[in-house]
Amino acid sequence: MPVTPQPSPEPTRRPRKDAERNRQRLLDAAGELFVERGFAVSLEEIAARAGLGVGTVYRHIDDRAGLLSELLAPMLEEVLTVTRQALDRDDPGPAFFWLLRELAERVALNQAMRDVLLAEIPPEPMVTRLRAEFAPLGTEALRRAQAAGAVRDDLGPTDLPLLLAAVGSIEVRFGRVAPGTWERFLTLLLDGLTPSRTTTSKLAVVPLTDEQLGELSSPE
Amino acid sequence: MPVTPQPSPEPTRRPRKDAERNRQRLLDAAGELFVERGFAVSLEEIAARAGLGVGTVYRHIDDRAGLLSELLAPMLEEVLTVTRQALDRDDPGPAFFWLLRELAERVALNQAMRDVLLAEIPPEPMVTRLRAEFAPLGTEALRRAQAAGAVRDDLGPTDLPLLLAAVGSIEVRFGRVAPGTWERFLTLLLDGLTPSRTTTSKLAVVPLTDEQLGELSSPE
DNA sequence: ATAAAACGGAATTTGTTCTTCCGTTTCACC
DNA sequence: GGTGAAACGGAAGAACAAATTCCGTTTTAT
Repeated sequence: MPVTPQPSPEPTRRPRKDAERNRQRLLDAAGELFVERGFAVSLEEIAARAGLGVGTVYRHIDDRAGLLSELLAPMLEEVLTVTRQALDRDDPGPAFFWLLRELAERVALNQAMRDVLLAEIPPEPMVTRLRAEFAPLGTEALRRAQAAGAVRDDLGPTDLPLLLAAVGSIEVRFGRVAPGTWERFLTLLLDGLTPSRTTTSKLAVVPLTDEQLGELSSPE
Repeated sequence: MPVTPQPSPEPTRRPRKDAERNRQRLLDAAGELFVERGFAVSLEEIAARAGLGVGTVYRHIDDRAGLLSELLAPMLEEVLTVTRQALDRDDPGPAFFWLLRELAERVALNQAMRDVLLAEIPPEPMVTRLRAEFAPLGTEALRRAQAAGAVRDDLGPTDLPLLLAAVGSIEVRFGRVAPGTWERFLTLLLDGLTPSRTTTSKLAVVPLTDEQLGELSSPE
């Protein structure tokens, strides 16, 4: 009997070089577009950005949903990572505000993240898992900050998605015209509108100009 | 020459009774649906709510856009009215916060208003007019509140739409599950998250429960 | 009772995106 | 540099959704 060089139990041949390269381009393009424009981008647009035809896209994925869940996992994992980092710190007050900023920034700069937060997305097990894992961590971070007297006592753990959703929505509306506005808004939110706060934060971002406000009317 | 009973220059006959009634039903239904669900509701749904066929709807309006602009005017007028009321008061600080609440409430409870604020709407001259007329009034209300020391000095007039958009977005996301959450959020926004504020406001609305948060995953 | 006006809703049009299909091109190996 | 399998491109088809039109039927006013 002739010896087969590799009697590998799985007859999985390694993919052709071009196929591998194109698969990577596809994932890169989809990732970029999801961040920029959210999960609603069409496969045609993704294919175009990747420099491929739509047919080729379907050679690499099962369907739209497959692509989505493939890219979702790493994005959501990051949320848990920063949250754990906040819990590792031993200055609960500042750690909590740092966490809020980290999360707010991700939500503000990533349309896909907003889609998840705002549920503009078909139900995904990955998302459910994130919620389940995040909840106790976020709750604990808040609890410690309150114990340290850094955060008002009547803030609840379920307010966190509220705050993040608000910050995210600001960037949806105003980001195109004045990127970074989310940060101004976040500061207002943390500080409140009334003067002579005990916190030190100055508004780091300037208000929109009237011209910018006017630009908001036009569609594209 | 025979005398015509009414030689009215415009040969406009008065409409039939049923036509007049149906026109009113149509406008009512459209108004309700716009408030509940925004301008994106289909004409079919409007017709159904009015108890009419779609064909009949087209007998009363030119097209979708015509219906929209017909209903837009009174809604926007109201914004100017409350703003002027705020300016009529002689307690600039409270007046400003009162105005914010009035506007926030309208935005929070009216999806059509949010569509206008968030520009989810084809460009309408009516909207442009509103912006132009509101801007100086809002600016003045803010300026006086700042002069009275009630509002931080670095808040700008263009922050007002920002705050309203944020409040509105909260109700979009959380309103179905926990109506009224917008008010809790508004208080946070006015107050800030840190404790021992000089303002008196307590959070009047309870936080979402975990169950409510869970419900947000499901589509309908 | 009759004719004009109005009505209902099926059918048509328009627009968009997902997905499949198949003729053409590229790659890996000889 | 030839050959077959694998991969590719993009046109065509399927699915969906909402806007608008059309025309046979019903209602109103006289």
